[in-house]
Amino acid sequence: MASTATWSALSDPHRRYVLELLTERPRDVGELTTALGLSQPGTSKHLRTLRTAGLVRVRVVGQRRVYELNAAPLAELDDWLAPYRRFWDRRLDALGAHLDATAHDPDREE
Amino acid sequence: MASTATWSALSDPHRRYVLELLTERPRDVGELTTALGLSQPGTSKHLRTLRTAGLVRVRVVGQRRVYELNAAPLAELDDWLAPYRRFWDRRLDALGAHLDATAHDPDREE
DNA sequence: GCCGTACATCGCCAATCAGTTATATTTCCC
DNA sequence: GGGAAATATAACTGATTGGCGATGTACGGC
Repeated sequence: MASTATWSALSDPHRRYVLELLTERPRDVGELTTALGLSQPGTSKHLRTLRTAGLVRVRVVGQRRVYELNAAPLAELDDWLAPYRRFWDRRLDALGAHLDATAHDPDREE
Repeated sequence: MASTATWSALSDPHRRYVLELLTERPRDVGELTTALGLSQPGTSKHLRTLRTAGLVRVRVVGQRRVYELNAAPLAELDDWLAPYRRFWDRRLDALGAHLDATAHDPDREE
């Protein structure tokens, strides 16, 4: 479900940090640039990637561009995770079973 | 929470496909190679990446290596998503509110 | 109208990456 | 023990990526 654009956008720590910052409030490019500690063009490049992936939206306010979070693509990522959830649930189940059965199932190994 | 290794491992479609295949059952390298349509070394390289990220585990069975899913790192990714869930929940709320309020709140725009 | 500010885009470079073929290593089978 | 099968690693290559400084563009204030 989740597009490759979403995945590769999220593969970079700086871009994940931008999203994290945008959960608090929308911010303009200047703010994000100082927060990231990158050059302004570097920041703009990351923002372009995030924009293309649909993870952020821009509002033009005078000469500033205010970026805000658009979490919708993350919902697809959440969907993608669905088939895997049973595995860590099962792991918890297995742990419980293991604790119950330790004494009389000596062949079991982890 | 989720490490960069996890994110970058998942950024590749072939590797995500491997994980998908391993939800059904463990598979050896030969199976995965034909499924991916890559060369055997290419497949091995992806498997190495997944191994390093802790997303798969290997069992040595004779001359074959049977790979199985280890979903634990995906749980961290699930945790990472947590702070964002309220945004698409809120979006649903906003939609509901919009439907309720359409007639008497004409300034609203999406 | 002009200048400064805010941002995007461009052109460049070094590093990483995904793919390949060739080779080494281990195990199974005869 | 010798050969074939399964897999990993090595060495290479072209494409992509993340960073930068330089430049272009649009808006606000004077």
